[in-house]
Amino acid sequence: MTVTLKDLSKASGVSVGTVSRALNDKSEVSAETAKRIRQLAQELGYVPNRAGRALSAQKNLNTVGILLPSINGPFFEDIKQGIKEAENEFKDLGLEVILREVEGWDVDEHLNTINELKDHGCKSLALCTVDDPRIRECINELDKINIPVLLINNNVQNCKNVCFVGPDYRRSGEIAAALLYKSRSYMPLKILIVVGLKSHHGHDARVKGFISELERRKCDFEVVDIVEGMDNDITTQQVTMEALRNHKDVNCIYMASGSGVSGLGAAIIADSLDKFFVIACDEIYTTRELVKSDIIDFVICQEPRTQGYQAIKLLHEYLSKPRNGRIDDYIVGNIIKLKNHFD
Amino acid sequence: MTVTLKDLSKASGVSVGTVSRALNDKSEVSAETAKRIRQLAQELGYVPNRAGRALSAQKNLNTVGILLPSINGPFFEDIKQGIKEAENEFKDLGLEVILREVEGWDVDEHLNTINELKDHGCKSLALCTVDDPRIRECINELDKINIPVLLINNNVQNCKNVCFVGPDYRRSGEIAAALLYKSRSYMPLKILIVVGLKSHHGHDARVKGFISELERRKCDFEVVDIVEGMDNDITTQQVTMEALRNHKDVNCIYMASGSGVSGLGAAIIADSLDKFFVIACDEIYTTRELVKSDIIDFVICQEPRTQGYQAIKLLHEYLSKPRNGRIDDYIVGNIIKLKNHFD
DNA sequence: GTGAAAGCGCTAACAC
DNA sequence: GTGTTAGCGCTTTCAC
Repeated sequence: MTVTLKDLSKASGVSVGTVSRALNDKSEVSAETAKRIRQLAQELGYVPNRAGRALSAQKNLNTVGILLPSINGPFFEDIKQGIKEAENEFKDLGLEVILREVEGWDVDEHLNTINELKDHGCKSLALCTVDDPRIRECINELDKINIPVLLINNNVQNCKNVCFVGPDYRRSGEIAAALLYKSRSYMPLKILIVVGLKSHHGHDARVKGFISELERRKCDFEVVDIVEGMDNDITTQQVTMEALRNHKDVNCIYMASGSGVSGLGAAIIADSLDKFFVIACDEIYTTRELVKSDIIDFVICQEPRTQGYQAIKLLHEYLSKPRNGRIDDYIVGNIIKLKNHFD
Repeated sequence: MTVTLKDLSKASGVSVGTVSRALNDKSEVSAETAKRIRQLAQELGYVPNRAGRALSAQKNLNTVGILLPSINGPFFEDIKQGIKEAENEFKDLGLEVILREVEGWDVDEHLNTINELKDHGCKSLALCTVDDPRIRECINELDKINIPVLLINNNVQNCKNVCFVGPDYRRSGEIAAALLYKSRSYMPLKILIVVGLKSHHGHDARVKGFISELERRKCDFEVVDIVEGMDNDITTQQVTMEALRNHKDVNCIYMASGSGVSGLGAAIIADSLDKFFVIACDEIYTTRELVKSDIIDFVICQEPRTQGYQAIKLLHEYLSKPRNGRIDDYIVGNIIKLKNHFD
């Protein structure tokens, strides 16, 4: 049968209490017994029993705090859905979830919110935030005081987060290019690229992947323009319409941002319905409608529900087993969808 | 806080033992107290605590038996992987998994194996089996003696299974057609369809969906032939080569079966490398290699790992809560993959 | 620094 | 038919 604390206790000659303390590296255990017991646990293949642990320590909830810039961002709905599912699934195993939503990517507001979550007693954090030096520093501080930080959807380079859960943006761009290549290989491509913000890591990676893949495949293509829609519908519509006026030969549009797609749709409708081959990113309601109406040919999605669910699940597991250090990133798939996926 | 058995006990005036028995509809409780308590539980929103239950009843394992026709079927590797993951995840919550593998779809062998699993004491069953009257009857018998049966990957019509976990085959075919439409809308399509067995439900549904979608989109297409590869590489290669000899104008091949793809690849290589637009189904090693070598343009996959994982998870949950009757089917996605997904 | 014991929610065995 | 109780694996007081 499976080996329990009691077994370890018998085998080592100390009490279960001490074994438990040793394994959860409480400081109140002598260094050598602790080491001895940990070794023994290793040898006998001890695996903590979640049920026992949850039952026992349920006064001491495993609280994970979440920061999402989700206000007025429909994309985050599915992520929130996934979070809710995980919360439901693990609440009788001692999980508690605290969600803080903000609007946009202001560094100060993010820092404040993170501190709020910390002060609220969260044992771990899942953050969707900005790649900024002050944020990086903040995450490293949290690591120092043993609060594991998981980054979700948007990575922060070179910091001590416990892992990243999100998409491979560059590959998303490559796949868009491959799709284009398969679909229109017999005509020269005149491509308009629309991004949210050129400075946005993810959008930038998508564009890079997109262009490099077209080159790798030796496509006959030209990117006639790259315009910024500022992640909102109005600007996106304006810049797209202008670009289409200036470049009458565009036959293909790649939208590298999930926000502003509705504006893009409006611009296309205003210009011409059948002229463009259109690839967009991220499945939100309005995007789905544009696919259904054949305005957009393909959407490349990134499993947002899974991102929310896995972020919570991973942190819960992380705190449930006595371990530490980094764990593997969870990279979601680039899911190609077309009209028939939505009917 | 969450409401426990003790709360129900206090609120109803009977002991926790009786409450527990009432909720798990043991027969040794008077019908009226049982009803009263169940009502109360409903009102107070009682949700059983998995940790408590698992801990208590761990002498009484929740055994799920699985039948897979997986011998010599590489497709099932990922399903088995998913099963293993779920087993690992839920074993400390009282789950035990017994896997029986057979080769092929012989009804008698399947029936025997199912009986073995039953006699072995399985509390629930997950079956990948045939849509056959005797199987149907067998499942209905199991339902009568309160062994919930979940069907995985391949459905059986009109029987009392608790749910189905698998793909929407028809939609898979529609998506293949849509992909084709997007990619080659400017030339008349001369299509060769290769199936495993025309009698196979899933393959048949794929072909029907494929053709109906091409019609719906008013494609300029002709299905020049539908051939049977018998789900093996050698036959598939032979019939494909013959079909290509007989129909020199074929410019597109739809492979509606996941087995025999390697034979299809061989036939294509023998004929001509760049002439065909090829769509296949199901991601197994050899198929992946053919995509990487640009022999196959797209594969439409069906999340086998998720099927295995969810089948076990659903049955485990089903037995963990005191409920019964059907639950929702779990339909996996039709995931379009191309070369760049595998690099 | 360590042992002993209570108690988390639940089920099953044993009384009555 | 129902009440009582032991015990599942674990953490955490409280003694010492």
